[in-house]
Amino acid sequence: MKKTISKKKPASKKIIKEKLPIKDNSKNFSFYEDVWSVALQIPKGHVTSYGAIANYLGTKLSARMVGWAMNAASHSKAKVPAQRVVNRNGTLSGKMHFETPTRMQELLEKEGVKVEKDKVVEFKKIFWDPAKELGF
DNA sequence: AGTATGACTCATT
DNA sequence: AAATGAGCCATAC
Repeated sequence: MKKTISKKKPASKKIIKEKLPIKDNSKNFSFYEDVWSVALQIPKGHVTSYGAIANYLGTKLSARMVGWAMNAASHSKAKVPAQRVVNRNGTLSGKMHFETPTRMQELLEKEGVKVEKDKVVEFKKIFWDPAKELGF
């Protein structure tokens, strides 16, 4: 994947990449792309949280940016499985940003993830921590 | 260049 | 246990 960001892409003024284990990627990848890269690696049927991704990127205190990146991803051509990214509670906090509020849940259930009342069932069980799984 | 906002999270009340 | 404040940092205006 190569800069699908099109015209306006954030100039990486921040050097969070230094902390990234995946420097080869970070070299030319922006913060968003870093987030997407992680999101794309989430195994099917598993989910992770904004904070986990943020933590992996070294900015765990700013999980907001991850969500922001997801928002940008939706607008981008990159197909990021944003449905696999939920908040720390396992709640589909971002469902309202999908095409339809129910789309996120449907996508998850289609992948074998049970969702109930906007929350991932057994969230802890299928939780996928990038910092852990990717060998931080 | 300063202010406001957000698909978050944590600590305190 | 629910509500509130604060921290975080990139974007938009």
